This record gives sequence, C-alpha cells and structure tokens, in this order.
Amino acid sequence: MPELPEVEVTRLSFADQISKARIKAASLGKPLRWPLGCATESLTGRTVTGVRRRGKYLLLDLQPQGLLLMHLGMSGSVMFDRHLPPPGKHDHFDLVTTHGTLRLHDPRRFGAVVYSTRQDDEPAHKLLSGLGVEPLGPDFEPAAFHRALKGKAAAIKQVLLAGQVVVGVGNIYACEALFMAGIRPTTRAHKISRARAHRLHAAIVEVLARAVAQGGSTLRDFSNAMGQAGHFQLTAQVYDRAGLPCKQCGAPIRRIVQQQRSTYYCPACQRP
DNA sequence: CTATGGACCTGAATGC
DNA sequence: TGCATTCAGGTCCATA
Repeated sequence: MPELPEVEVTRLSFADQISKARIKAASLGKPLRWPLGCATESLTGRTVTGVRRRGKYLLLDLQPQGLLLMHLGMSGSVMFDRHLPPPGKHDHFDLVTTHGTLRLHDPRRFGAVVYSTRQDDEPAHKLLSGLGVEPLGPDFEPAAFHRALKGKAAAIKQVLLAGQVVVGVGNIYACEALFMAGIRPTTRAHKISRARAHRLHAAIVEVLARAVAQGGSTLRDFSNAMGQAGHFQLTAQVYDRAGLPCKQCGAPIRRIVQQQRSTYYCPACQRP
C-alpha cells in the first residue's frame, strides 16, 4: 500500500491534529520489524510537536528530546481518532494523546515504530542515513539526478527502488515513471542519456505529485488516518497489467521479475 | 565497494 | 471443501 504519496497523505491527514498533543500512554501489540527501542512509559508526558516525513518514514518530533520513526512497511496504515475501538488482531501500536489516539495497523508487520533520542534528522538513526534526496523537494533537480545515475551500473528500476539516489519511489510508481519516460526498466542506469534522465526526473515528480494531490491513489484500498479513501484517478498505465494492451500503443504489457519484484512495461513504448 | 538472494509475516487469490 | 502454491505497495542483512 504505502509508497511516498500514501505516506505523505497519511502524514497530512493527522499532522495538524496531533500537533501539540501530550502523550498519555503508548502500547504495543505483536512485534514489528524492529523493537521500539525504549520503554513505552518513557513516552508518557511528552509532547508531539510536529510530524515530518523522510522518504517513506513518518517522523514524530517529541518534546522534550526525541523522535519516533514510523514506517508502514508493505501493509501498514494509520488511524487517528479521539475514540478508537480496542486494538484488534493487527493493531500493533497505539499512541494515546490528549488530542486522540494514533494507531498503526499492520497485518504483515513489516512496518515499525522506532524511538530515537536524536532530534535532528540525518544521522538521527541509521535507518535514515544513506537515504537519497526527496523527490518533491528542492534538492531533486535534473542535472544532479543524471550525474547520480552515471555512477550506477544496475538496472534503472533497481536504482529507483534502492532509494540511494532518490527516495520514496516504490514498485508501482517506479514502473509508472519509467513508462512515462519511455525507458525500459532493465536499462542500466549509467547508460541513460542526459535527455532521458531529465525526462525520467520529470516523470517521477509528476507521478508522485499527482498521486499526493489525489489523496494517494494506487490500485487497492488505501485510506488515510481519517479512514478516507484515495481518489483512484491515477490509474496505472502498466502496473499489474501483464498481457493487457498498452494504453498508448496497444502492445501487450510485459511482466518480468527484477530482484524478486514484478516489473511491468510496454516493450514498444519503452526502449532500452 | 557492488550484486544477489534470503529474511521478516499475513492474507487473498488461484490451482488441483 | 480442503490444501498447497503464488503473490503482494518494503528494505535490511548476510554472503560472494
């Protein structure tokens, strides 16, 4: 479910409400990907000063001194409400605040909530170090993107997913952006021309920005922390369309596997 | 350093 | 209906 747009839409849906709330209690369900890293009681009494996002991580700033990193993994979603029912089978973290309860629901438990004492980002946690630039931020610009691709011999699809060059592009949006740019996913990153790198840069920005603007799209149910669904207007051009005709030229969409992940592309519209 | 494959976990869909 | 297999939006880590 969650790539950058879904995480950002989630953030926007509860950031203002939880801002300045005081933590009354925190509780855990089954183990997530990593341990919390502190006693739940030690969160009590602190204030959530704001919610930021870095890549696919949500960052809750705590006062005094601290940071809660939250990741939705593959199947995570967040709810925020004044009154929530008792935690269910797949609810694994509750943060009860004076403004409402923030709840992480994550059936597969690839997600995580991790406490860090550091307040400032980058080296704050090793999970955040080594992340590439924010695709919707001012540092993502075409020339630098092209330069970064020059240093990578791996297939462009894998480079996008790795997140070392640019963060937040997951499996669906990687396929979609490469389709928009007319680039074959197997093309080695360092072989991509300046012109095509610039097209890909524009495609990434466009596909992510449009998805955020539409409230987080994607194919299956996605809802923000208020339980509202995305608009689904950004229908996939290639993702999950193996064998179906390309919406641009009619050629059958192909599915291949790269790094044990499905890749979809149009063999006619996307050239190596 | 890069590249690869495995690991984590549950549920839905498909096939026999 | 039951049971086995495959696949799913992520990403860290060990190994070569």
